[in-house]
Amino acid sequence: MNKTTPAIKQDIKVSVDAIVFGYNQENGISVLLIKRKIDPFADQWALPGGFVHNEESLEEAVARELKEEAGVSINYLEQLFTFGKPDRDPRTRIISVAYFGLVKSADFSLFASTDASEAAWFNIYELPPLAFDHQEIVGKAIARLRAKITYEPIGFELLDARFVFSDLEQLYMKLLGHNIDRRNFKRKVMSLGLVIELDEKAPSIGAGRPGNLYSFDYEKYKQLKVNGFDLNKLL
Amino acid sequence: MNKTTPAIKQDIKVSVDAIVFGYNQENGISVLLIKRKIDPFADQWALPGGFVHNEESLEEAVARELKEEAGVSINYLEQLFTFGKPDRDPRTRIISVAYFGLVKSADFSLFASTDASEAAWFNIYELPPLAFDHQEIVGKAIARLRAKITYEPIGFELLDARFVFSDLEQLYMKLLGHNIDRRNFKRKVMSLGLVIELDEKAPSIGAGRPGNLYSFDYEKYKQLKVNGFDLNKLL
DNA sequence: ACAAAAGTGTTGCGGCTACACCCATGG
DNA sequence: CCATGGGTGTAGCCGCAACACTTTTGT
Repeated sequence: MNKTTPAIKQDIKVSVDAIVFGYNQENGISVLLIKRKIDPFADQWALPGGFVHNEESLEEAVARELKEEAGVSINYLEQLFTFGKPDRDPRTRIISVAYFGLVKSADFSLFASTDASEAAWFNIYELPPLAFDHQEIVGKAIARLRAKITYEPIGFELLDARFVFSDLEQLYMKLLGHNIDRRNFKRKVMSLGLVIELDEKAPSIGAGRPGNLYSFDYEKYKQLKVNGFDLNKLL
Repeated sequence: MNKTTPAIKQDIKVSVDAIVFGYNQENGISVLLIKRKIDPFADQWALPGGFVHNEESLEEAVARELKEEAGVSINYLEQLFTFGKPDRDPRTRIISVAYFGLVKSADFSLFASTDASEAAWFNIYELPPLAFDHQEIVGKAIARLRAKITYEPIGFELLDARFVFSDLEQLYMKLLGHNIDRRNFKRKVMSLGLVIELDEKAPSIGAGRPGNLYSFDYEKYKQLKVNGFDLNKLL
């Protein structure tokens, strides 16, 4: 915002990019990418995104692009960072507002099985070369995810509405890259009061005792958020 | 970033805004504001900022505007958030990338005493009405400052190169809004190893024993940052 | 000598880590 | 009946919060 109008005409375009994470047991933590069809970087993988329309908000733009390009609908979205180096796009100056999104495991699994050929999920530890500065953007998003999961219950956004405790455990371990004690982890999570135990058992697959099903308590989460709460490090 | 060029022409401008905090004993924690000269919101207080030039990075734009509008040079700067609601500016669509900056106490005090009439510092607890959505932006910046001070040593960026321990203490108390134990606070801060005690005493003002001077160890900070370090909550 | 501010040390409680045992299911 | 994974309990250590005394200066 300025007090004077700029002397020279501004020639900058605004786009949004989405870094969407999904998770399931087989594929681990994954990012949604699309294959570019035109130059520059034709046939390379890139983040879904596109130019912001004149009348829509940034969040609307992200949601629209995700639907158009990948048919995905998101259940958690927050702004990540704005990338604005003058030469980040070889064509012209483009400033991109990057958003960080999460999809439920059910949606992710559904989509992962189809081969829409244009869009695909990649495990965060096995990413292909990316167009533009998208490598850097994804790196920042992963760092955010890793940090955020230790102080906000976003892990639940990646699971199904009803989940087995070991799923949550594994998600944390895969993301943080080290083992965590099963029992201490459960005690900590339960002590937050955000997870409720259901009166239902998971179907048993193979050996071992079937676990209970749990679900995330959104109501309680909202309450706690208002009063301001500190999650202890979940390690 | 999109695979297709947008059908309709994009008509959005990009600006940067700066939320710069300063601190000294008398005035407390303050924000730098400028008085607008033209409509809309003529004669109202607003954040320093302005349109991004075609060839400069976002950070360069912030630095330039701060120099032009207030003659201030910053010693810490990070991106805060991007505000992009379609109607946040009554004239036309403007997306603003907000930056969060800190100035040293010495620079702040120097500037606070002059009355440049255009730019002025306001205590964060006594802000005037602000133009546009700048109230919201400042709110977000204060929240960030308050949160960040508990896990990163940005408090030092607001003090002089050499400072008395009670200054740091008071800064924290003023920002967090509650008392903290002098002795525990000092022990925690010193245990981080980021503060070194100098062989110099502060001049004594009025009653009481004069304190030692301390300084922030940037070298050690960089080292720790590389290895990844967790600051305990400083309460 | 007294007030005011800075420096330093100690103790006790709570929370976290590390660990072991029991339970339910499939093969 | 054995392997595999889920559920629960406990002891000991460490860290942090709460707190008191001494030191140095001005008046």
